[in-house]
Amino acid sequence: MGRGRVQLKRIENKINRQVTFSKRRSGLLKKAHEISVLCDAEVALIVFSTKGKLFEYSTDSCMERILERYERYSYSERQLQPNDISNPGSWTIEHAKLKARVEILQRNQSHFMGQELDTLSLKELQSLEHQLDSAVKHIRSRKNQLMFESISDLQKKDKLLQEQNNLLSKKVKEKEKNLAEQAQWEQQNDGLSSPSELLMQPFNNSGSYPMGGANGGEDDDTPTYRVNAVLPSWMLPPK
Amino acid sequence: MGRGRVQLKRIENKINRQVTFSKRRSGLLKKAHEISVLCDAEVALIVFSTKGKLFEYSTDSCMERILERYERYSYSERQLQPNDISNPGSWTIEHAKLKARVEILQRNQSHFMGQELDTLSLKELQSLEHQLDSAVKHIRSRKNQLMFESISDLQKKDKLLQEQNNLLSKKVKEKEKNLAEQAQWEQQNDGLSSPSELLMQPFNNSGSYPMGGANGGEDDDTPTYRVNAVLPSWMLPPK
DNA sequence: AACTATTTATAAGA
DNA sequence: TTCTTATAAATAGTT
Repeated sequence: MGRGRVQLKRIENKINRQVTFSKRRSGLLKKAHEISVLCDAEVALIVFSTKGKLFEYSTDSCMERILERYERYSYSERQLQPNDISNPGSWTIEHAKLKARVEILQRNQSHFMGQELDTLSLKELQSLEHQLDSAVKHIRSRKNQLMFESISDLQKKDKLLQEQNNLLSKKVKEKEKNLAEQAQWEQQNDGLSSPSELLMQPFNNSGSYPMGGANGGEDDDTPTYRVNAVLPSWMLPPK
Repeated sequence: MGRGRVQLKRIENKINRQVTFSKRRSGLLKKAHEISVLCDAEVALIVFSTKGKLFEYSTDSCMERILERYERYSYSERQLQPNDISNPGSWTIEHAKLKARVEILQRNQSHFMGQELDTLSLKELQSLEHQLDSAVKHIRSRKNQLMFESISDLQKKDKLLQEQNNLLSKKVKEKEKNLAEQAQWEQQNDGLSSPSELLMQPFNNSGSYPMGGANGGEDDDTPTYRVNAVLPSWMLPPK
């Protein structure tokens, strides 16, 4: 617009370029503002001149908020990236990225717990259902594995204890025999009977199964630890 | 520019606003590109529509680089200011916290997907299984709700179309009657039979259910409409 | 999505 | 820079 058509290429004349920049810059900012107001849109416009001077416009003057929204939006589009290797230059952007990620993860978590389903479509729900079904299968499989291991361990222990038991039993019988002899010996004086029958019971628990409290005394010692692995502290109701 | 001056205030008519947005958006992006090329400037433009859709332009398509440059620039400008309500020193701490949280959320997510179960105890697995079971229940319930709604909508539509159909059927019969009379009249001359039977079939499909194509001639004009009632547009395969 | 009457933006000149 | 002016572009309202 102006006297003569303009080619879309860098203006070589420095003065000219500077003037055009100044004019077009103000035009651009104006139009950015206009679309923002007229169409109720959120706009962020950043312009660096050749010499590195900054000009900016943002709806409601909150550039940071819009940039964060942008990061959130474009982040969710391009999945996770190796963000650690990138230059540590901008903390704010890194921060915004992390925040966006937390948000996404939290929403996912809600969905995995069957919450906030209102925004999901039929297809999304279907997919979620399948995912959870398959997860439950894995979990049950792992659970079974652990239980069998536990059972097997206990059976070994049981066997060991029984052997020990038998051994002790023998010893006891021996003692009893000795005592009997001694008693016979002493009967001549007093007439006391042997207490050996009481020692037979304590070790005799073969045949019973684990599940009731299979992993020893650990259960009562660390209850919170296990809960946190599934529900981290921030998910629990406030104290 | 255009027929009539425009006031700088939100366009209340929704359609109008949407159209204006579309036009001005392309204009804005074009101008952003032009100033970038003509004046050798670096431009980043982000626009969110009212409905939250993102449009963007950036010199050389490297938005992130420009945003980082912006952050660096504006950070150095406001160094003397209290950049947040909180002390500026705690940025790193905040960052670390966020990172930790992301890690936890990610682990949880893995667990919810039945992965990385090796570190979980029997009790944790049990709890996880219950949680997922209950989540699946919620999801199925919501899914059913959506499906029932969809079915109900379709049934209503079906009813409407059947009524329309009956009406058309009647009209056809009337026409047939007229033709029959005419034929009778003409039989005196020629002996031609009435072709009216051919008109009976097309509209006579009452009793069948919607899904198959019950809505008369509309089918060819708006086939996607019915599918969309069950599957929203974004669920359909890309065109 | 096209069309066109107008308004705007702006290139060139001062 | 700023103002002016001729002209190119953008676009509001309409079809």
